[in-house]
Amino acid sequence: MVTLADVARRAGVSKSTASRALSDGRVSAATREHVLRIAAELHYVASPAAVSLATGRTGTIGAIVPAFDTWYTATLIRGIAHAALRHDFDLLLFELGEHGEHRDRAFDHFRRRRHVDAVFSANFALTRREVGALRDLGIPVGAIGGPTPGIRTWCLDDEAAGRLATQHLLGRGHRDILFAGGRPEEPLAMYVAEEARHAGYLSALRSAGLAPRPRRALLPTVAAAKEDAAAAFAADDRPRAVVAASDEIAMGYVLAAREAGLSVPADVSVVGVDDHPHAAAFDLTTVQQDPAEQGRLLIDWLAGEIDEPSGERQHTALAPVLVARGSVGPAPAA
Amino acid sequence: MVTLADVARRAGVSKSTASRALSDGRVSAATREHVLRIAAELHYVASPAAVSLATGRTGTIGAIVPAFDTWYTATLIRGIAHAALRHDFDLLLFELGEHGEHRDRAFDHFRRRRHVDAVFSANFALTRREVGALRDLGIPVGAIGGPTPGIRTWCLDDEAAGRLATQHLLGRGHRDILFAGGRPEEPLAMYVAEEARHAGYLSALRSAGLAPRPRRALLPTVAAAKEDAAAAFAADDRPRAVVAASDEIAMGYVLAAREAGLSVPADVSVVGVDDHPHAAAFDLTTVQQDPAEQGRLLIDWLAGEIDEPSGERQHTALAPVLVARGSVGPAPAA
DNA sequence: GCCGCCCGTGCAACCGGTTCCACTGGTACC
DNA sequence: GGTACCAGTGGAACCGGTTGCACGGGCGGC
Repeated sequence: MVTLADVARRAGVSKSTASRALSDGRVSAATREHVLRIAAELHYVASPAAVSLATGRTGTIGAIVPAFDTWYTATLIRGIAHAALRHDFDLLLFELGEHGEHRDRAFDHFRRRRHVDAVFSANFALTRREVGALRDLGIPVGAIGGPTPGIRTWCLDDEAAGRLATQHLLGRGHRDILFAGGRPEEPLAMYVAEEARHAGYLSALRSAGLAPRPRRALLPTVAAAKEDAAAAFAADDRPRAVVAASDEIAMGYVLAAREAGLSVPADVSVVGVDDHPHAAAFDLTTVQQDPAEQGRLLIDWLAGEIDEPSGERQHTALAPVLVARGSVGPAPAA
Repeated sequence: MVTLADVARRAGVSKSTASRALSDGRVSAATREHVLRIAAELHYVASPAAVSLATGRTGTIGAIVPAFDTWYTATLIRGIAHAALRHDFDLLLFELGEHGEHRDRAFDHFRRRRHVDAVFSANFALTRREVGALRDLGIPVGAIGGPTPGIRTWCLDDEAAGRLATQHLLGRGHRDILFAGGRPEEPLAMYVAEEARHAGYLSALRSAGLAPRPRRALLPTVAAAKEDAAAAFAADDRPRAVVAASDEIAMGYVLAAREAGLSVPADVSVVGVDDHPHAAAFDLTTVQQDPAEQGRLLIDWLAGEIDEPSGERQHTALAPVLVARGSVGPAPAA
C-alpha cells in the first residue's frame, strides 16, 4: 500500500508539503503539480482511517431507517444514496428491523461508533428521547418525516395531500366519502403521515359542510386493504368514493371492488397517495410524492451543514400534486 | 471524548495493559475486571478510526447494489442489514444508480477507500473485469446472483423455478404455455435470472414433448407487462396459460386479463415467480423465494470469511417452492 | 539452592495522515 | 540599507489505538 511518505520521498519533499499539495494548503504551484503527478503515478490514495483519526472527519453519513422493503423507504434511500455519492459521502445504513426490534440499539450505535459526520432518520416518528440522543451526537441531524421539534425535517405536506385527494372527489360531485388507512396507535411515521392525511380529509369535508364516514383503520398493505375493502363493499351502505391513505391501500380497494363485481370508477371512485410504480397499471388517480427528491433535499442540506453548521431546525412541507387517472368518476345520481 | 489513555490512567495501569484488558490479551483476571469497570464507568468507547488504523480492520461490509426500489433488492438489503447487525458489522451502501450510471465508479470506490473488511454485489451480473477488480481488493467477496466464476455466490435456482412453474401448469393439463419476461441484452442479474427461468420453462416443455410459444420479452414492471399482455390477449390465439418470469409481470398479465374481460383462472392461468408481498392479494400462484434469507446466508459466510478465509468460490442454488393460490385452473377442454 | 521458564506488565514504536511552529529567503517599504 | 512581512517548506507533535519486545518476579524442576 503506497502511503503519503512514499509520495513525499519520491517527489523529494517532506510529508507536510506533500499533504498540503494534495489538500489545498499553501504550496507553490510548481510543487503542487509535481506532487500531484507523482501521486497519480503511484496511484496514491489516502487511508481513510488515518485521515479520520487526524481530522475527525469520516466522510460518511449515517442512516437510521425502518425495514425498507416498502416502496417509499426504498425509493427514498435510492435518492439518498445517489445524492451522497454526488457529495462524495459514504452511506452507512442502520435498519430498525422488521418490527423495530433494533430500535433501542440504533441511537446508542451511532454514539458508540462515532464514525459518521451526520445522521438522519427516515420514515418513523422519533421519540423525544431519541431526538435528544441524536442531538447529543454533536453532528448535523436531519429527518424525513413529520415536523419534529429540535430537528430539521422534510416531508410531503400530508394534510394538503389528504385535502387534495378529498377535494378531487368533491369536485366530481361526491358527497359521501370514505377514508381508508391509519393505525394511530403505532409510532411509525407511516401512521403519522396517514393521520395527517386523514386530518386533511376531515378539513376538506368540513369546508364543504359534509360529514365524514367513520374512518377505517388498517395496516398499510395491499392484502390488509383488500380484506378491509371486501367487508366495506359487502355492507348495505357500501362506499361510492374512497380516499385511501396510500396507493397500496387504494390498490387493495380496487382489487376488492373488482372481486365484488363492482366497476372502478363507475360503481366506486378511488384516490390514493404516493404515485407508486404500480399505480399506473391500476389506472389509479393519486396524489404524487417523490421520495427520491426528498432524499436529495435532505442530503444536500446535511452536506452543507457538515461544512458549516447553520443550526436550522425548521420543517419543510413539500407540496403535493394530483395525478388524474381513471379511477375517479362522477358521483352517482342522487 | 474519553480515550484509552484516560481509562489507563484512572485504572492505574499502562495503555497496553488497558488495551489488552479490553480486547482479550493476556492480563490477570483482577486487572481485566478492574479495567473493564473503569471503562464502563467512563463510558469509554474505542475510536473506530484509531482501531482501524492500527489493525487494518474496519468493522464494515460494503454493498454494491443496483437501484433498489424493487421489492427484491430492498428485501435482500433488509436481510443483509439485519444479519450484519447481528455480526456487529456496519453496512456501507454503494448504489449503481437508476440506470447503472455510477457502475464504473463503484469498483474503484472500494479500492480507493479501503475501509471495508468485505464486499459483495447483489442482483446484477458482474463482468469479468469487475470480478477481477473485486478480487484484487484482497478481502472476502461474495455475490447474490447467478454462478460467477471466481466468486462465492448464492441465488434461487432459477432454472428449477421456471421448470416448477411450467410443470405446475402441465400438471393441470395445459399444453400450450407462454413464457413472459426477459430482455437478455441487458446485463442486470434480473435478466440473467429470467433467462434461467426461461431455460427451465423450455426444459419442462421439452421433457413433456411439447413446443414452446415464442417468448415475449419485456421490461420486468407491472406497467410493461400489462401493456404486453393486452397485445397478447388481443391476438387470435390468445394464451390460456402463462409462466411469468416474475410476480410483477404476472400481476400485469392478471390486470390486463381482467381489463380484456377474461377471468383468471377460468379463461387464463398465470404462474409467477417471487412471492411478492402483493401476490396474495392477486391470488397469484407463484414460485417462492426469500431474498432476506439469501442475504442472511451471504453475510454469515462473509463474517466467517473475515475471521478466517477459506477461499471457497462455489455457487449455491437455493431450491424453489411452489405456492399454490387461485390463479391456475385446469386446461380448457380440447 | 540455583537455574530457567512463563506470566503479567510497561515502554515505545507504529499505523498514516494533518497541522502547529520554526526557519529561510525574497520582496516591499520606509 | 535595514527592517517587517510573507510565501514556501521541513521538523515534529499529535490523533488513539495495537503490539513487539524487554523486564521483573514467582514458581517448578533438578
